[in-house]
Amino acid sequence: MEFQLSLTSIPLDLDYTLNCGQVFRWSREGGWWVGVVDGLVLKLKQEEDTLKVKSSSEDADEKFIKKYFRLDDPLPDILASINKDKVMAGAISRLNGLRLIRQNPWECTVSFICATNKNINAIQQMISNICKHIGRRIEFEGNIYYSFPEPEVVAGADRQILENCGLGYRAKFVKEVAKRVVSREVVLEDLESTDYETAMRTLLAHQNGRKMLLGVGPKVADCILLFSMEKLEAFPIDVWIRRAVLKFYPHLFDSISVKRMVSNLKHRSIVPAEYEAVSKTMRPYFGRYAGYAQEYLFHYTRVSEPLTSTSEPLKPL
DNA sequence: GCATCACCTAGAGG
DNA sequence: ACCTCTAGGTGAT
Repeated sequence: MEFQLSLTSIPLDLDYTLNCGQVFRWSREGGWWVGVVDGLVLKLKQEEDTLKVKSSSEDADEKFIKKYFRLDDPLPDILASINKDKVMAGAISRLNGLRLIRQNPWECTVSFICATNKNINAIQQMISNICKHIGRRIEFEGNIYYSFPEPEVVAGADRQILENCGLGYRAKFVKEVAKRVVSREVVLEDLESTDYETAMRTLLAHQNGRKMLLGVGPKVADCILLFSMEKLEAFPIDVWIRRAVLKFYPHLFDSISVKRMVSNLKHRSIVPAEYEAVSKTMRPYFGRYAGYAQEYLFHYTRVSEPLTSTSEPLKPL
């Protein structure tokens, strides 16, 4: 399968979209972006207002691409709606064309469980290892790629195999969650049709005094909801967003909250009460597309920081 | 509720 | 060559 997609009336910046830390399965190979999505290999290249698409499967048609890259989202309207202040205006003008991606719920869930306490390079490596070890082999244009393994395969895999993929203590979480999905105690796809609050409660739910989804806290849950459950109002709060909020948006909070946030900075991660407070303030502030605001703010603060050893190379201006 | 602390591991910097 | 620290947080106490 090979075709071109005209982007003259559809703003998209492929580099920002694939490099902003929302997906972990894409890499550059000789001028092309290469990734595996839903068990098929995609090769993409953007040239001005054209998106060149090559794929290992006939299933990767125009409709598939449009769905994956959320080209149905009215990006100009969305950006206008989140453009509430100077900071966001800067992020928008710097990163215009960055789009959220519509991810597979299962893969998304595992990806962000793995993402705790890891930098983006390490996360990509872990996911790649999982696919290489227990994914399905796919040949395309003379190269070998691997699909992301189904829940059944992960649930049946030895813990040791997952640990060997570099997951460390996350191996247990991933395997436990896989079992819950296989047993259908949790049906991830169902969350798509519920509202944000309900879906969030479901992801964080307990049963018989035990957590349903080990490794899924509020931040991971927000990522799952935003990237794979159509909850564009979700606003994942990680260390970067937390720093950005404290730096650029302290005026949205009362002085006591700000004081507490500053004193909480000594902790490496955000405490639950603070997560809730920031979420409850920032989501209404940006509105129904707060998730887009989060992604622009996240990537903007990262490209603005001087490059550190642990950060991945970012597209220059 | 709310505060601490440990947690696998790879990679960078001292 | 070693040691220390940190990375898109969460679980257990």
